[in-house]
Amino acid sequence: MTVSTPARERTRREILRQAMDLFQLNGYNATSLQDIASAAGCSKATVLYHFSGKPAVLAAVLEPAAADVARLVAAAAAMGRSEAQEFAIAGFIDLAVEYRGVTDVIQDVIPVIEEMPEVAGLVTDGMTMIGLMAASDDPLEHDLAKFAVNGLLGECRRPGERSADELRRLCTIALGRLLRRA
Amino acid sequence: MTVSTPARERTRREILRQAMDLFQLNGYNATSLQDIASAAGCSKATVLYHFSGKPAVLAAVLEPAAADVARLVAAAAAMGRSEAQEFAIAGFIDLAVEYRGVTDVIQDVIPVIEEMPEVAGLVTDGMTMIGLMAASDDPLEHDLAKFAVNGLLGECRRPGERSADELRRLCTIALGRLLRRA
DNA sequence: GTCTATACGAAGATAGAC
DNA sequence: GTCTATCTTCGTATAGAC
Repeated sequence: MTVSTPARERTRREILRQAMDLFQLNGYNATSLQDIASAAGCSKATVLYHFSGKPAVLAAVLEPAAADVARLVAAAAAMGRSEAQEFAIAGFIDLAVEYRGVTDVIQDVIPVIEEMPEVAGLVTDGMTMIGLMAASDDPLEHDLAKFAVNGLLGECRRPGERSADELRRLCTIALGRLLRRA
Repeated sequence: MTVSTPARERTRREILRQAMDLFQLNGYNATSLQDIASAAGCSKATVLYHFSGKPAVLAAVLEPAAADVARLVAAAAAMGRSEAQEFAIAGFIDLAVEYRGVTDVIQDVIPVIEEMPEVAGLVTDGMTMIGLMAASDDPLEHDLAKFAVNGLLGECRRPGERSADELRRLCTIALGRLLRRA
């Protein structure tokens, strides 16, 4: 930032920064509030002052990505079928790559994501994206879109090992092969 | 079994049966030894009499699948490149579908799989399979094979929602689109 | 706003009786 | 072999001082 940051916001940001890194490195389940507090240079109690609990920390970490996905879904809703498909595929790849750290984190949470009302919106939007990316209403094409999304999520694991451009190129080719045969 | 089962083996089997179901339903991380013991109708101490710890329970759950994957890798090692590719793809789909409950469980463990020496063999064999399934030595094709495996793993989530035949058909089509373009 | 101290529960694991 | 009882550690969360 160009102007000086209030101390309270600085702590909050630092907690989110470190939580993000730890979630990515060790997974959400394996990261404790103590881990986050230590990394952020504050106490557990401070973390719980800024966030109501561990799920709230996760929701805050996911929030920027969730907001962008929601925007993408809203934009695609105004388009016709085939225009929306192209738009959804390109946009989904862009977001998954841009937020590939977040994409990595999400996968550790999938088994318990139903019990997390904090991220329900992101889940719903993800399902909508799959429907948009499918080449037709054929259930097979819908399943292939799901397959593509799962593959894409998997490629975002350990994001440090591959450049954003390499990742984008790979995903573009893979989704092209899987989804453009309607 | 046709002959009567010794009581000690019956308990052990029941623990594994229930552990498998719980791992599938709620994930490995979210399943406690107490959950397993209660479901199996015994105490935590009994679970720990039969298995040295929770990772050992997981390893025993994965063992039959791991053994079959190892056999598949060994068989493919004796083949030429393109024959091995076809064989690996078909065999991998068969095993992933046959053991789709196990496939589901594995995904919850991936973030911490490096710290589990008990399942190291399965991980290594999985990597080998990816190499075999790639259409060429081009790194892109290798990455596409990884993409395919990730997609396939994802499709094995919530195995109850789809028949084995549907799953096999879907995976065959998806891997065909992704991998046969060398 | 941030801390220390603490409550409370659940987890994995062990000891020893039966 | 299986149990009850217990230990230890760690998790989330709260209370109250500064």
